[in-house]
Amino acid sequence: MNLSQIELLRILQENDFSLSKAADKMHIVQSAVSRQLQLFEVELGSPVYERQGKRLTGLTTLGRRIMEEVAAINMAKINIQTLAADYIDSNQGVLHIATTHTQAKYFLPKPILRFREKYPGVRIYMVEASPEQLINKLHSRQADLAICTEKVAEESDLEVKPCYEWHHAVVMLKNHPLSEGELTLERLASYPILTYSFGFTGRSNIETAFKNTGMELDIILSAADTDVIKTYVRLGMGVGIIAGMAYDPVIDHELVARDLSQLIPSSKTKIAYLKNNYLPVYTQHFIDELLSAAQELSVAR
Amino acid sequence: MNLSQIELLRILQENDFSLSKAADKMHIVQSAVSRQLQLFEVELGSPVYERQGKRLTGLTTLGRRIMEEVAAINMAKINIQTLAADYIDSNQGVLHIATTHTQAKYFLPKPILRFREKYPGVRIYMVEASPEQLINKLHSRQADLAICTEKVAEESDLEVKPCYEWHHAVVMLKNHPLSEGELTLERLASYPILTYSFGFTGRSNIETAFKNTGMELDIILSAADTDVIKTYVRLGMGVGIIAGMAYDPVIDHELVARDLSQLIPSSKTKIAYLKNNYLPVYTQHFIDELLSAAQELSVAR
DNA sequence: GGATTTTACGCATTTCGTAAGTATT
DNA sequence: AATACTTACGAAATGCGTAAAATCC
Repeated sequence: MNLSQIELLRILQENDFSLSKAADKMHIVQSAVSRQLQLFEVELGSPVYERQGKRLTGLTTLGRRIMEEVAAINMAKINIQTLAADYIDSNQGVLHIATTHTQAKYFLPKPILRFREKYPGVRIYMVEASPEQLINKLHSRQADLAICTEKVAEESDLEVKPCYEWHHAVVMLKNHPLSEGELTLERLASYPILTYSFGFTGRSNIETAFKNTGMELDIILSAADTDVIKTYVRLGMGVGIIAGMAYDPVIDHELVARDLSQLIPSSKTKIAYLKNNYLPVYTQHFIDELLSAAQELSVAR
Repeated sequence: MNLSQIELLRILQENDFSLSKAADKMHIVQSAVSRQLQLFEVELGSPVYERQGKRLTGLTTLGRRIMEEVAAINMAKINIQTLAADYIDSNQGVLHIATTHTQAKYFLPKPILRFREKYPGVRIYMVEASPEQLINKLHSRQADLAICTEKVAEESDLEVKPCYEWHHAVVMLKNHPLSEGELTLERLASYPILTYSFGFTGRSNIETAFKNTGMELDIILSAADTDVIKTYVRLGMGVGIIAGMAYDPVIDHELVARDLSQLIPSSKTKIAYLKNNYLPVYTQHFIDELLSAAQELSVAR
């Protein structure tokens, strides 16, 4: 058994069990990969992959269990490398942040600017995706940190830190009838609604708020992106339910916002990363920046 | 980086950082070991070991942190091998049990006999040691399971299962004055005591019982071994405080025992093994045998 | 028949062993 | 002086690449 065989198992996993694709990824010829897999299985004394004739079709029961250990080895291997790089120069490196549009635009700017001041040598990659994809990106190590509100439940292999709590707001044109008078779920439900797509930015909390009342929301437009929602609200299509921090009285001067904290349960944005994954000091510092920015938000309110 | 380099780090750890000893253990020449370590450190870009001249004297800060990852890799590697062996034939293998004399003699016989009936192909190694040493044996993988009462606190890398609860008893010669009348800590403390050594078989609970009273026990003999205690009690040296299950009315017909459950807090015997360590099915079965034997004990009482 | 995996064999690279050199106690 | 580690170089082992055969779809 050696580390390249372990690496091979990992790469096969990510490439439909294709030996030829794995060979490409590993920059060696396919026959070499075939040979190494045989050697590994012979050494273990039992097949790791199901086969139909010569082709690999999936993992055996044993194989599935072995993949957990492969993941552990891979994690530890990367940790050793990261640890050493961090020890040599903790000011340089790469930080992959996976997050949703709302966080990227309305929460991250301040902590990211502060972070860059302290760590100008760290290259930041920010990738936007759906909450579901964010988790995948953590697992496939395409991202170091995920910052989002939905989905990051108590997955056993994720470390989840609560970051900040926020409320939804309703936004509408200035002369809209909903801008005056008492705000109730009933009145809200009587207008066409524009809000986030399923699985995005606290949408689940909007659902729960209305599920209990028996009323149905007339959601005429769902988007992952707050700006899209605001754009169509400006066009008079209806009222928008967006994250409170996404309303800016200056930029959004055509619109008015009203807080929905009494009507819709609060949402919690979290920071998630892989358990057992060593984070370089700059990444730990970035998390601190996020938490202190979150602190400021809650004080300001 | 490769697995034999990782193995080397682990072996160095266990051999006072001596390259020559490590070479012996790995069945290669010392110069090869020297070069592999250099290659590894060059690849990382930073030294893993502190040196005085040419000699290794210890780990660097980086090295200490790396050893955690080395342990993880080693664990996963062994798990893969165990997993495969278990998958091929789950009836064969080796089981290393580390425990104290009292458990080995008075608790384990029944579960071990039952286990052997079901798994005659499993070779059992039983090693007796002090509770402190048991933990070491788990860490150094000289033992798969540790069964004992003291010490196995909440160490972060140990999985600890409560097994059974028991009480101490006082044993003495048949005509001894303490065999009649009310049993109190005061009366007990007025006689010379024979009991377990520090750190053995619930000794800590005996301490706590008397610590609160302010009285001092006159312990004239401490032994790790119940049989030693009973032997000297038979010779009339004093009264023995032993584990309740270690008194057998037939074998110990010269002695009488009186329960101390009202005077000394109960003790809990636990089963411990390394976290993240894959246990073959027969080992899992052995744990089940232990737990059901424990169950029977508590029902009998 | 095109794509994929296996097998065979020569070549390149890696790793080891021997032996000599250097440092440490 | 003895022990422990490093360096140099040739030898063995390991792993890769090419090419051809076998198998799958």
